Amino acid sequence: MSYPTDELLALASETRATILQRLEAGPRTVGEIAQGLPVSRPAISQHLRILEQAKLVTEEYQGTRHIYRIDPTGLATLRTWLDRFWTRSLDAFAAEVERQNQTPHPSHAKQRRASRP
Amino acid sequence: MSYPTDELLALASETRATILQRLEAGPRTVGEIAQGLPVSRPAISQHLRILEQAKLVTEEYQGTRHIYRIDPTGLATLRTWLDRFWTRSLDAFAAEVERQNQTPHPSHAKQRRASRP
DNA sequence: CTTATTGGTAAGTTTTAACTTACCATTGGG
DNA sequence: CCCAATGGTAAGTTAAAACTTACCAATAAG
Repeated sequence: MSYPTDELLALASETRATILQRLEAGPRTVGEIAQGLPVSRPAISQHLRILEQAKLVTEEYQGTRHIYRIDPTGLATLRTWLDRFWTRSLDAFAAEVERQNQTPHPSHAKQRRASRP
Repeated sequence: MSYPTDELLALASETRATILQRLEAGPRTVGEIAQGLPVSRPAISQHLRILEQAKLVTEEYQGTRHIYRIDPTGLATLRTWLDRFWTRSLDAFAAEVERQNQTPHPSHAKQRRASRP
């Protein structure tokens, strides 16, 4: 699977996190979402576009209102990718522990750059 | 749980994705990681700092070499959060489907702004 | 038809992230 | 001690994201 750039980028924003949080309570119009947030409504529209492209929300038109709701699709993509990444990482981690056990460990410290006058 | 901003931001970068991909094959020094990548070594150092702060990699000092490896901690944080978010979203989604079934649906279209002359 | 409501888009600005060059600290080896 | 190797940090630049104001299109309601 390719790297889920769109989904990760969409989620890596406090403002969009807040938007999603509001949508967890149910479908909302743009005005309702923007209500009380510290950014302008056009900004919200732009964030919604990004969330929509990442398939994290869907848009429905009811007359002049645009209703947004959470779309599980993007989350599913992310979950699948994260699970695979998780598995591969744990494998790599375990393999390294294995390698470590076959050689005497050199005992590490972690400090540096304490330049004294 | 608080929103995993650090982890998401750290992962939402092609360059850092490449770095992690290299580390999946096992521990690497900074030089090895930077080898062949289209950005300078200092840039890699900066990316590694971000990955480290997100607990996605660990750093170990062996003399003048700095060895980096994947750290499952950040991934675990992300997994936990994503699972909860997933559950809540599915719940919200299901609740909405339920609500939808109790009222006659108004049949939606999705197109707009096709202004003709 | 006229007017109000709702919200998308354009264009420009500001803020933040990514990257570069220059430099220096630490370690290892002669 | 001297020099090479390794890589972190500072300061500045470039590129990208986030946000603003201004404007307009579509629908609803009178």
